[in-house]
Amino acid sequence: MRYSHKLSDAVHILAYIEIYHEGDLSSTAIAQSIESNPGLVRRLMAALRSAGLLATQQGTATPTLTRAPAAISLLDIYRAVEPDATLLHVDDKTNPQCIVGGNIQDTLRVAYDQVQRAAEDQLAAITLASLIADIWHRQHEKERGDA
Amino acid sequence: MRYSHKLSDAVHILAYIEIYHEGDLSSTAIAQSIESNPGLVRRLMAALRSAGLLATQQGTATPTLTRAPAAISLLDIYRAVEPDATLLHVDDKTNPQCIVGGNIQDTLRVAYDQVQRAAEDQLAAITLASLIADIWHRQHEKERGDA
DNA sequence: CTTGTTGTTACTTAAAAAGTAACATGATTG
DNA sequence: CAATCATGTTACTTTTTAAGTAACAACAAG
Repeated sequence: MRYSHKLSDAVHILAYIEIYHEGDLSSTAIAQSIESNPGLVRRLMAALRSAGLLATQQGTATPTLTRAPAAISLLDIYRAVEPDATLLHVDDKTNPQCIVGGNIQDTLRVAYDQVQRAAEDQLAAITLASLIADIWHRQHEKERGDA
Repeated sequence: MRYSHKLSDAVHILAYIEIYHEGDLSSTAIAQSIESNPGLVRRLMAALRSAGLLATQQGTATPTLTRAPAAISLLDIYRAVEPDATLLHVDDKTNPQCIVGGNIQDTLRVAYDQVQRAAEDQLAAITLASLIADIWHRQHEKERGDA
């Protein structure tokens, strides 16, 4: 609610579809896992579909990934669901008559682009496959701990 | 939520104080350069002061940097003005009964931390001095172009 | 045909940032 | 000292974006 959880929820959806691919993949079932509502799930799935990451069929709860999880990066998902994919934002209303106000926008844009690139490089290095593997790893550790 | 310009405005303030250190450094003058209002400027200056980056004296418009611009990084400023300095946010309301919902929070936290570190390394590599130099550079190019 | 699901859109609510205003406190100057 | 101006601080309003909610058409399957 406060900050955007769209990336987190989108990863959740994709991981859910992979892990429960034999089970109920309805937006209602996924929404229960996210503790959210089916409308939000369907909206995120629409964004993932537009980005070419997900295939769906209207009327049936049969979503499938279009690529192997190892070929889907966090950056792919991030760009799919965040319309404004920039992490830092320049104040685009500064006084052009002032030495600072007249130049700082371009100055900061270059600086922020460098930060953005560093973050995106890291996002690109993390695959959905590695996230799913980590989820399984944590799950197995829990089950071992319970025994 | 609106996008935050606090980092951009805070850099603006510090650059302004350096570049116009002989001129009018009142919050009103700075606010005109940002095309904002004195209250916002004073609030950001309070955050910069709390972070030890800025020294001010109540009643007088005489703010000064506590360190050389080369010793102040974008990361320093970012942490000073952004109370929640995290760029990506985990959805902390997921169903613990589900394999995905019960583990994805920790999984994503690790992944997001890696992205955060990459971004912060880049923020730390950019100094206020280099930003000010770039502002001057652009200003001089403009003046050359006008002649 | 009936039921259930997706796809889509409109609307409402919530949260964070920016804008605004007011005022106490401190400094400066005539 | 009094007037003026600046900062420091706080409360409140407005704006913006995401999440929550609801409704319904289109499609699939029994």
